[in-house]
Amino acid sequence: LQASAYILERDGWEGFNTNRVAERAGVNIASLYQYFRDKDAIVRALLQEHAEQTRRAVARVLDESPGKSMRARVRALIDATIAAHRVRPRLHRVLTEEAMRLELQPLTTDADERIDEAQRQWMAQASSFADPAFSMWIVNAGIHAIIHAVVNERPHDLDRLAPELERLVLGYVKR
Amino acid sequence: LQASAYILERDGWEGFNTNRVAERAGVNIASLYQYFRDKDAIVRALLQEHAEQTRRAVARVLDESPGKSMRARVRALIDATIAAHRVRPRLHRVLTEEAMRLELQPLTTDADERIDEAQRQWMAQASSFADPAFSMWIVNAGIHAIIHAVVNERPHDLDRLAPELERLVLGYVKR
Amino acid sequence: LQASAYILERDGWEGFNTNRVAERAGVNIASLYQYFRDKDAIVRALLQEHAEQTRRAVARVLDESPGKSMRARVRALIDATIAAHRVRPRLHRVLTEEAMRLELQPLTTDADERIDEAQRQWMAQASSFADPAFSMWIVNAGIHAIIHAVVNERPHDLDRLAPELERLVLGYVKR
Amino acid sequence: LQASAYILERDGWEGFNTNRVAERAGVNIASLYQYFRDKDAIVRALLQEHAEQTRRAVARVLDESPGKSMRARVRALIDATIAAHRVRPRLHRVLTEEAMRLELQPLTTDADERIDEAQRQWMAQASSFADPAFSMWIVNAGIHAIIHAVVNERPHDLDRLAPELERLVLGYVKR
DNA sequence: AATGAATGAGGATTCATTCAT
DNA sequence: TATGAATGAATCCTCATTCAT
Repeated sequence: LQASAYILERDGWEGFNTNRVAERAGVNIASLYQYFRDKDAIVRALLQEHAEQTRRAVARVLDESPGKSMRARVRALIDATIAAHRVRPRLHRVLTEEAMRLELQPLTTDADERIDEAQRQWMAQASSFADPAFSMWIVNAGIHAIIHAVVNERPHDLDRLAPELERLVLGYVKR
Repeated sequence: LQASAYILERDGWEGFNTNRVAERAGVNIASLYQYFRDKDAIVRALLQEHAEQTRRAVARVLDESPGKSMRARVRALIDATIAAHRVRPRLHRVLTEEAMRLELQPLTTDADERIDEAQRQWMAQASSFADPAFSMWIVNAGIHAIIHAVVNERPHDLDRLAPELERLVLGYVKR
Repeated sequence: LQASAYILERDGWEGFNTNRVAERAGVNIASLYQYFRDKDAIVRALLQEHAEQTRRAVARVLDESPGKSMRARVRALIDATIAAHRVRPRLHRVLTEEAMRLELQPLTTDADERIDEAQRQWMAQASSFADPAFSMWIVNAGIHAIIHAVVNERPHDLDRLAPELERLVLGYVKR
Repeated sequence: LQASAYILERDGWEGFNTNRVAERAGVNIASLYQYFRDKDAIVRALLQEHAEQTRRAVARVLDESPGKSMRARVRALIDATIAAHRVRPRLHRVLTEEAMRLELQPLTTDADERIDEAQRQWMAQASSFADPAFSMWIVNAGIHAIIHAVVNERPHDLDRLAPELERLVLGYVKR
């Protein structure tokens, strides 16, 4: 998986092939196929790992801010998400794209549920939405998507993105 | 180009290869290479065409609403964009991804400039932004990205997306 | 033919293709095929032209030196040949190689005959050879081949080649 | 490599393609590419092998004739070279041409050095040359080139070539 | 559990040549 | 005499995957 992440980051999806991964990992290609049914299985594993990390990061933010204002919690969430996209941006992007291609259902887990619940509470409490769950999804998707877009197309603007996202989210939530 | 769009839509980027395109177009593969230097040239042409269409659609909306309220104009823009993504959603998505891969500069043209100008005016007039151009970019990118996400992951929710996007944009623009 | 020579010189045999020639000549590929049966026909024409030029150059030298010493005549011939290889060395080489491939018989003509005759006289007069014609062929082939080798592998040594060739030829002819 | 040599000899460079080689070798084309990076790598390997053989043959002659007269040594060298060109003349020629195309440096090795040294001694001892190394190069290149020319254009004369080459070389070396 | 070696099935691109007009 | 447009047939190379050991 380390080798896979490395190759995926360095060469993108185009340059990602099983032989390269095996070579980088220092194992025989056949060994690789003993642990992963096929190429996509590798990506799925990577995706799972990645989702897990993101989930943990978000949960941490949520846990740390039970008493704070909504504004502070939103900001903390945004900062955490941006921070997560600073580490290996290309890997991040490629994985996101492939997640789409693999039509992976969102891999919902217990942790996810807790996060969802917390967020749903925000939404419900903050303002009247036709469908809080949908609105929440939009907020999450929007934050992620905008961060991705900035990372890919205007990386140098990543530093001043947080306040804008905060304004976007708060403006949406407030009546 | 028609054949290319067809293949790209039906089979995605993975299944998009020059032989298939030529076969679908009913011409010899070599003929295809007489009009397009290489595989990417086809995608670039498609992208240009697509960008042109989008541009025209947006310009039309802008031209039609000079006297209207900002709210109406925002809504018209959102509706137009969603409508544009209804026609061939998969093609749309694949092209967007490949645009990223090809690192295509935004293909700015005169038409683009006019749109940008109009939007910049909105932003400047509507509220105080640190950098109106950046905020505008965020709004555009956000709208597009959220629409894409909905198309891909919750297509059935596309019908109720417009009001939410409107609320998101207006909330951001309003102080 | 000019275009052909140009391409052959610039791109070598590998890069020499009929489409390129036609493009360089500014005519349609089909027109090219109206004057040359096929690709090889172009090379054959070029080869003929080239042989003709060489022949003329050698004949000129021979004509100019009827009264001179053999040594002077040998030297003049060598100088002329080296000079001929200075003009378009790469074209020269490629043509020679292809002549071999096309298994072209030496294109003997009247002019050739006269040259041969003159050279045969030298040989016969200069020394006793088992087969003067063969020896003459060896001398010619040797001069050409060595010049080619120098042009290709040690071009900067071309300037000091003449005396060595002279010594080689005279040493061979003298008993 | 055997298959490659076979194809190269039978079909010349024009007819030499990786599929044919793989087919002849009885392996899958992909296997071939596991051992050779690309087409040229095959030729390079062949060339190296060939150079090695030639080197060994020449070294053997040199080793065997330490006490003999220069004339005998020259003759032995010539005979060895001609013999080397009798075995697979076409392969020989094609390889030589491609060596030129690949702009391969002369693949100098220790063995080479020893041969060079021996020859340089001959030259230096035999006669006064402006540049013994250059003269030696000329002699070698000339012998090879003339043999090639005879092989290609007058193969039946190969049998009576040795005495003429001997005369050529000795005449050149002797003052 | 590991690996050396192999391979089927593509897939992008090129080029000599033709033909209707 | 010229040309626009087409094309059959290669040709180099890649990659996911398998299998005997």
